[in-house]
Amino acid sequence: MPTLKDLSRELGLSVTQVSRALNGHDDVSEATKERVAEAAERLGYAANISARMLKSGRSGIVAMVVTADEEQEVPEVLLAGVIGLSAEFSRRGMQFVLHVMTGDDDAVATHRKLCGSGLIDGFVLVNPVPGDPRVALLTGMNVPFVVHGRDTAGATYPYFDIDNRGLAERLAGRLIEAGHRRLALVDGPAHTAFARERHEGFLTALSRAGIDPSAAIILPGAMVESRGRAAVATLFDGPGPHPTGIVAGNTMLAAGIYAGLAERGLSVPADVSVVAHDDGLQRTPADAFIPPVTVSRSTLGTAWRPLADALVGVIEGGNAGDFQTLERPDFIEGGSVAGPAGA
Amino acid sequence: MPTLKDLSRELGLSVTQVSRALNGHDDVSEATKERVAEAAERLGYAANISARMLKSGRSGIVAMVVTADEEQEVPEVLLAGVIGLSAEFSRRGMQFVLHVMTGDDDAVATHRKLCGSGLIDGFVLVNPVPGDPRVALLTGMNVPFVVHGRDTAGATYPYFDIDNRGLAERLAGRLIEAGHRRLALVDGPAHTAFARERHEGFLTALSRAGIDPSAAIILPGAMVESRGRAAVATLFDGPGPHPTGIVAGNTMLAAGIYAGLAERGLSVPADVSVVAHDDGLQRTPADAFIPPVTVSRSTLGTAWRPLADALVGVIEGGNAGDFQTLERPDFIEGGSVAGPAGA
DNA sequence: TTGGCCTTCCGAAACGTTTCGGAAACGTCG
DNA sequence: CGACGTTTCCGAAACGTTTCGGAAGGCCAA
Repeated sequence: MPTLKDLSRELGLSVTQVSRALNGHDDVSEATKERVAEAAERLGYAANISARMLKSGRSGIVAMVVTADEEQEVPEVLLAGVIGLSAEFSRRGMQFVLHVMTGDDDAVATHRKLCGSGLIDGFVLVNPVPGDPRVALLTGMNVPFVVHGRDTAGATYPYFDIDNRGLAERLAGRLIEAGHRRLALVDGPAHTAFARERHEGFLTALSRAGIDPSAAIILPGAMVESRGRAAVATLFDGPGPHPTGIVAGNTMLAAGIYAGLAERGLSVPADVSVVAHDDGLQRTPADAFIPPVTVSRSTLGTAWRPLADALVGVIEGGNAGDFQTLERPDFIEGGSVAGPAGA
Repeated sequence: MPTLKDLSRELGLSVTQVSRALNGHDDVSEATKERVAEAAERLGYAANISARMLKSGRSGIVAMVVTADEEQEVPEVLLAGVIGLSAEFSRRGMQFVLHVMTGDDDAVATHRKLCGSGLIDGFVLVNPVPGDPRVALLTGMNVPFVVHGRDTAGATYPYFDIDNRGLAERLAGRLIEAGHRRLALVDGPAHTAFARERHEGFLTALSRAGIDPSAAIILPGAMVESRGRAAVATLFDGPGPHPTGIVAGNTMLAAGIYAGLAERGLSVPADVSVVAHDDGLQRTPADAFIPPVTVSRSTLGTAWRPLADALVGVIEGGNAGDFQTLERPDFIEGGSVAGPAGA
């Protein structure tokens, strides 16, 4: 509760000099700096954040905005992010704030309002969509931000992303090199940037192998187990020809696909081969599958530190281009791929 | 980015009057209030929080502190709380901050540090333990706080809790009135206040029925499905006599117990009766059980509003005693209780 | 007219910090 | 001896808000 004024009275110095001593300016003698530091410690002085912020414009608070509905279906993912980011920022003496939007207001308005309060030094953006309006807003307002993912491959802002295009190409390629020609991609919502990237990588693998892309089936949607099961119904309950290889967007989808295939008496990999991307987080690890599913893996948990580094860097005036990380997933062979049944 | 000064220039009013209009003071005409509100909306005005705080001592920010490890095992519960509280506070124009503690520092030090910066108006405490040190700290520093739960039945601070003692007594009583004499309680961690309360209520029901409490088995621990299954192993795999009725602390535990019983060829309720408390949140609703499990239910989601009301009330100088809510759960009969097998 | 009471408004001070511009004190050099 | 540089310090202004005390103007009663 003591203020700079209390300290200056105690020390017989001016408020100015005490402030400069505490902030390590160079026109304060070493002796004075030590005296001030000692007194501050003794009296339990802590700078009043709001006063500092009012003058200097920095609060030491960064925020992430999510919608209540959207996030609740896969709570682990959001929570892992909140925990990871919170820990990273508090390690740097900063505060990480999660702001949950209430029903009726939109993301742009919410960000604008939070910026206006002057409280937030920067933002973490998640789930970017192509041409994301939040990116435009924050860029326009010149407010620092960092994105988990990218809204487009040519992003000029700081981000941490994985090579979605490459991993989809590689997963599809793995099936193709095993001899499969009829493939399906079961992945995330069509409007998200990462699903689009994967979609394109998937198609690239097909066209490189000379496979007609129109023969491939793309099923975008929520990335939960029940939809994996539903996808199997879509793929196999109609008239043939049915796909012989499936690329799943994460291991939850893969689990649903395994279950759906089992219900129909189809076995992996004898009847259908399955590969997936593994974000290393879900309750369903790739090697718990029977047989273990072949995956590309990049652990979600590695993202938080570079994201925090990037945001801090930009807040301190760094160059956006210096904080772009693109991670290439590991490829881990399981036992879920074999040649197509008819071969 | 516009300030009060900008607004006042735009409107031809004084800064004073604009401030008072926005804050709803009563010496501003209705017409002026409307004009000011319209202009604020139009220019995208948002009060600078640090300036407000510097003057008024209030930041409009409340915080909740959790540990990274402890909370990750049941992410839905924490996330539901964060989302619920966040929505409630932002509806009141306040910010809700989740602070995740990093490995090595303890809860008391963390709260103290957050208080010292002057940034936090008040705290939400969760998972209280008997004689909770956070309560002592915040009471001593005279910092407003509100507790989800209570650390003891005679709590004098603001809280929202459910009648844990009563619901345990009622659940056990339901089994006893069906004729059961050998009961088990499978509930939360022994150090938590709520589990202690339930434990005592459970014993009360027993002793009222003249049952020797030492014949009852209490299994405290994590409230997840796998432990429900493990509890069944503990209860039934040894030599008899085995319990004929089980009280489960939540529906996740009950699900594990159902599964464990099924594995052993024991059926509910023919061989073993099961009752549970239902917090209305889990992925496993009581009526999805076969047979539906008899529960006491109080939905977790109803807590956030009274908690937010209470914290705001206390911050604004209200009386702690006016913000104590004790909710009595509903009792919902299912099909999981019958007479004991031998009767 | 005077005095008083509303209603509605405003100027100025204050919150605690940072920072700009300058000013003492002191030594050095022409 | 005076001019000048360094080092170390300080006063005062500013950030944007809230609030205290007061002041216009209108109205009514005496």
